[in-house]
Amino acid sequence: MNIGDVSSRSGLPAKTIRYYEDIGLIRPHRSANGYRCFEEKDLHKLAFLGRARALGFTIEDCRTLLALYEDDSRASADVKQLALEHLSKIEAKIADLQAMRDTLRELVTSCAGDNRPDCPILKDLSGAE
Amino acid sequence: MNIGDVSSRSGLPAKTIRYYEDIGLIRPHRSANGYRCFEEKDLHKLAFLGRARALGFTIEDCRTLLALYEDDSRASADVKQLALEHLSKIEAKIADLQAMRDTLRELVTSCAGDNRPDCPILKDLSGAE
DNA sequence: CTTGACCTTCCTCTCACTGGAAGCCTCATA
DNA sequence: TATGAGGCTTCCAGTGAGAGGAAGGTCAAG
Repeated sequence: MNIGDVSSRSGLPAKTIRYYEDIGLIRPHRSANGYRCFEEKDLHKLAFLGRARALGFTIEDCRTLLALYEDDSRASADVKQLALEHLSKIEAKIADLQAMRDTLRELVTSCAGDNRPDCPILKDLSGAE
Repeated sequence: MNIGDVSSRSGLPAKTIRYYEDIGLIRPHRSANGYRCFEEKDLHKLAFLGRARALGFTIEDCRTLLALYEDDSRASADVKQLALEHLSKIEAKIADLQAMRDTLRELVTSCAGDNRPDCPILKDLSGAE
């Protein structure tokens, strides 16, 4: 398989696949003409990476997850711990964003949104009490 | 005021303040010795920027907000629109993160987290159906 | 005179790609 | 056989919003 094939089959852009090779996540062979030559195993890895990234795992997490995946003597506790840490980061981010959202909603609601210059949003940003 | 003073009074790191000057958000004067020399007005702007950034507005949004703030003939509708667009981006991000969180929670819950290698998290990432 | 706390500029690094340029390779068609 | 399109290669630069650090100037106190 050439890169275009794995790209469409994995859903990852070719650029991303080259990048993953660059940073050592995959190691496709090369054909005589210099083209990358992917096997099913590579495609499988790429799909794995795509799903892990879609769950928000960092590249370094993905590297660890792949290593665990390929280690038959892994302990599921290690995977779970990684996932739990990631989960708590996500939950923290959600909380941050929700706080922003709540403040913004209030501000937006209180702003008339007309032709006049008076604006509670700007007033709040400028430090009114 | 030197940069250390505005830094502690605005809560922004000196690095950030220099960066904001670099990209043209503020234009402090210079003393004879080459030090940046901030007035109350600059401090006010920095505090404004700090609050806008804390609400998640991008730097370019902040630039626009500052311009609106300083424009006495602004229409509050322009501010409101900017805030609404930002709000919907935040809401979209929250939704994305919540979807990740829900999936991760399920996976984490179903994983024994013991010494054995069997792991539903890896199984899911590897594309099991 | 020295010490330590500030301040300056400049350069590099982050993260996970994305875009683009310049140049091969391959295949189908005229 | 020439040509053109499309796919592949490498390499370089840019993204956002700063953070980290080196090398060196400045200032007040002891």
